[in-house]
Amino acid sequence: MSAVKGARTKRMPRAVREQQMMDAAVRTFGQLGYRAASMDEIAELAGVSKPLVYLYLNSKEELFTACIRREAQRLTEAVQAAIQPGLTADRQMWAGLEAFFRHTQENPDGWSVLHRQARTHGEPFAAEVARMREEIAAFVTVLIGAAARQGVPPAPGATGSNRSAELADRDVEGLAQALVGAAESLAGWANEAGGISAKEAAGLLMNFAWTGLGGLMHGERWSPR
Amino acid sequence: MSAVKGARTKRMPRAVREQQMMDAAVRTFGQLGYRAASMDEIAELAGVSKPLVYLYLNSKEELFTACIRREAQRLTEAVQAAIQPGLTADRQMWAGLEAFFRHTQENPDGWSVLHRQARTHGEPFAAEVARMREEIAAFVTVLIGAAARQGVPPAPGATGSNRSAELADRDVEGLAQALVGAAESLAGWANEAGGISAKEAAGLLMNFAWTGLGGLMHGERWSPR
Amino acid sequence: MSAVKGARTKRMPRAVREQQMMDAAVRTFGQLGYRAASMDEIAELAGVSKPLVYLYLNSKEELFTACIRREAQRLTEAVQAAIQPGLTADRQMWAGLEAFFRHTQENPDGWSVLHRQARTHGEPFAAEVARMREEIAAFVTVLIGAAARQGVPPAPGATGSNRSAELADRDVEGLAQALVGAAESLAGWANEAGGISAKEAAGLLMNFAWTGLGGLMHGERWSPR
Amino acid sequence: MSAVKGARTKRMPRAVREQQMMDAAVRTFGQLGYRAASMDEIAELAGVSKPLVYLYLNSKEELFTACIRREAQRLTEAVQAAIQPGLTADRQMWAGLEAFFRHTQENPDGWSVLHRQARTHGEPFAAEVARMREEIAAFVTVLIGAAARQGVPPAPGATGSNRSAELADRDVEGLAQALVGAAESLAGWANEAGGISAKEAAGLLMNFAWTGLGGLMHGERWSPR
DNA sequence: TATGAATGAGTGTTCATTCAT
DNA sequence: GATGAATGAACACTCATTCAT
Repeated sequence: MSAVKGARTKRMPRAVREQQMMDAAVRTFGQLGYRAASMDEIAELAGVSKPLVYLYLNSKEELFTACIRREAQRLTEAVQAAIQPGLTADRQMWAGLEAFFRHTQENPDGWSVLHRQARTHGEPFAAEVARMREEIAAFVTVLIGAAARQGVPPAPGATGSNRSAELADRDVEGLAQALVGAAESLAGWANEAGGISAKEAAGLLMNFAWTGLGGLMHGERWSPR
Repeated sequence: MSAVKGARTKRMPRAVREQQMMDAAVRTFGQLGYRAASMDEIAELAGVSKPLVYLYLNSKEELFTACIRREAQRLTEAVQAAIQPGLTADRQMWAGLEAFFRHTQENPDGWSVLHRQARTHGEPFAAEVARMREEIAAFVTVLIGAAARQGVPPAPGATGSNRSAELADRDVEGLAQALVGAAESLAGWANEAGGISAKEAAGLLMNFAWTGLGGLMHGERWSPR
Repeated sequence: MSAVKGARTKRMPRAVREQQMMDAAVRTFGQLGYRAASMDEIAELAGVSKPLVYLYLNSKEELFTACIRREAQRLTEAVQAAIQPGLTADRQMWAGLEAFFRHTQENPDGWSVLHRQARTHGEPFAAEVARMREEIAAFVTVLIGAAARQGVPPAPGATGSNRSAELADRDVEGLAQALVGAAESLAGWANEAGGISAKEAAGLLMNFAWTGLGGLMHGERWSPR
Repeated sequence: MSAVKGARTKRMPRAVREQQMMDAAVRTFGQLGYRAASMDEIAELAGVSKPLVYLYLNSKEELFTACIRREAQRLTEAVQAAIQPGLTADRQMWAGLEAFFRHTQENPDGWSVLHRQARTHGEPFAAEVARMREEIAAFVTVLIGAAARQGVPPAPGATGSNRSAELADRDVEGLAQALVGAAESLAGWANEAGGISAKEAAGLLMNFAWTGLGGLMHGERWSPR
């Protein structure tokens, strides 16, 4: 971020250089994709010679994996840091979404690495992201459950019973999947074309999904009769 | 699909050969990605010599673009064919979703090309997919509007007015984006890990989104406070 | 041999080009060694672009193996062609040795590939040469046996019995090994420093070894004491 | 030999460090070959940092040369130490061979460096080994001469005259070459495949060569006719 | 209509070697 | 006496693309 193009600064401790390299790598991978990104380019952007990149990070694959891991951790940390345990479920979810949209907006290349590149280039990488996704999905699942117990939007004249209706595990998984997908899609759109703020995106998604989730918890179902 | 490996059949009319090549290309691009797929591989899978591929399709980029266009058209056609004009808005949306999930399930490589590969490899290709996405989003927007007029899930004690509330264009776009994202994510999950049918996926998504959409139309809003 | 440096002749049938490449490879490997030889160099010497070398011969390793095989076959063929079945054992051996020395003299690079390079660079290659060596050693063993039956240099007052004495298999192997080693060493010396003809080398080796072999067959032994 | 892997012991006198490095180098060169051995590997095996290797031994080439020299000296010393001046020529030769086979068996990496690697990698190195070879060959030549004067295996009914026949210098050189080659070949075989002891190998070679040599000294000749 | 023959330009990776401390 | 940090130059290998037939 500081040096747009390799201003070959000399003699840095290893840890620092490694971060510089990964910054350059995330940027390059994020914008060009795994295959199109060349180690030459990354090295130059990092202001280092190529052998040094290999000395520290061993191979393109390992470098990519390291990027994925770092960005995944940063993202989950950002989301989790935003959630304050004392709040109601809906407030928690909103806070999490807002942090998610904010973080992806501020780190578009990291987000591209996670969302687009990693999932596009074979098992080993996809698995790395899948872990993060599951972590988040699990968390969302918990929120949904909590919401149900706290009494979610009652939807007064609802056809279902008032007690939290049973939702098959599979369905919950699917819902989390849908929610995360919606958020991801929205993130991409908000950052590129939409030009809306993280807060707006979070509100939009809450409006879109929260009521439906609540309804489901109370046993409402849509069915093509 | 017919010939697993290039059974060099001779002298075919151009149109047929072209389709064979694109079949091979979609399969290869879908499974390996744009950069990892090699023209050699595609030509061999198509049962043709490489120069012929170039003769008909000019370059790797054009070939990829052609694949995207073909698959995008097939997908939108499948979705639109499923929608019968006479039905209510919710039935129409359900039918569209069902067709979407079915088609992506039956054409995983084509779906991979559209969803993963095309969007991962630079503007020219992403634009091609964006067109399709907009087409669908526009269509969804119309449905939402129609739903509002037909009186969507009234949510009886709703806080909003009964008249269809104004939704900013930007918001509608965002909603469509979220819906499509949710559907895409669900499609990936359904095909790979989830193992659920197209009908189930469509139902799940309707449950998830339809109430919320309806609520929005009637002016309900979730807001953090 | 014709073109000292890549006179890029155009459009040759594959078989011809392959031989050209292998000629260049044998020369380069023979003079520089496996590791020091670069594919660029080989390609240039062959008057071809590097990708073509890979297209036809797949990898440096396979190219090297192909060279070894070709040169091994040529050498054994040369030796075997020289041996006329009707002759006595000693004449046969002499003829074989003479052919061996002649061939190695005329193909120093091929000989270097077989004798030096192949055995120096790891199992897969050494095994290839070992096959040839065993073929020749087996052949030599047969000759020794035949010699014994035909009555080899009687060594008139020999201390051993007149019947062909038993030689343990292990010993015969060892003898063949020694003979082949002597021949190889002599070949190197004759070609480089010695400047003696193939005929002379063959005579020298017969003088050196034949009597001893004969003695052994009749049970003579040297023992320290 | 003491430390299998660089147990970075600190602050050693230069001479000791140098020997450690050369031990590591001989091992690495012997097993991997000159080109395949990397300075990194050698430094690590020696338990030293790479710059130190350069400080003491200047370059890969010089390091290799130093290894060759050291191993060559050790080998010739071992051989010469085994020979007791008072003995008959044949006993001397046997003792020398035995020492040769024993030493190579006990120092396979050093032997590999001398026999395989040095001769395979260009003039500068080969010359170093050639010197050792010549030293030994010269010594063998002397032995052969001595044997002639002492009256070697008379081969009682020999066709040649009883006086030591004239052998052209060139021939003697060639014979020594053959003998050394046979010994070398036998050494490789004995160590790897044959699994025979140094004593056995020496005996085998004496049986193989000594009679022939003796015959030659008395003017016996094999000639093709 | 269709292909065997051929290549320029680039990729990831490694290695011997040197500073600065 | 000893090392962590760094690189220029090369190497094996691949790919999209074209030419001549």
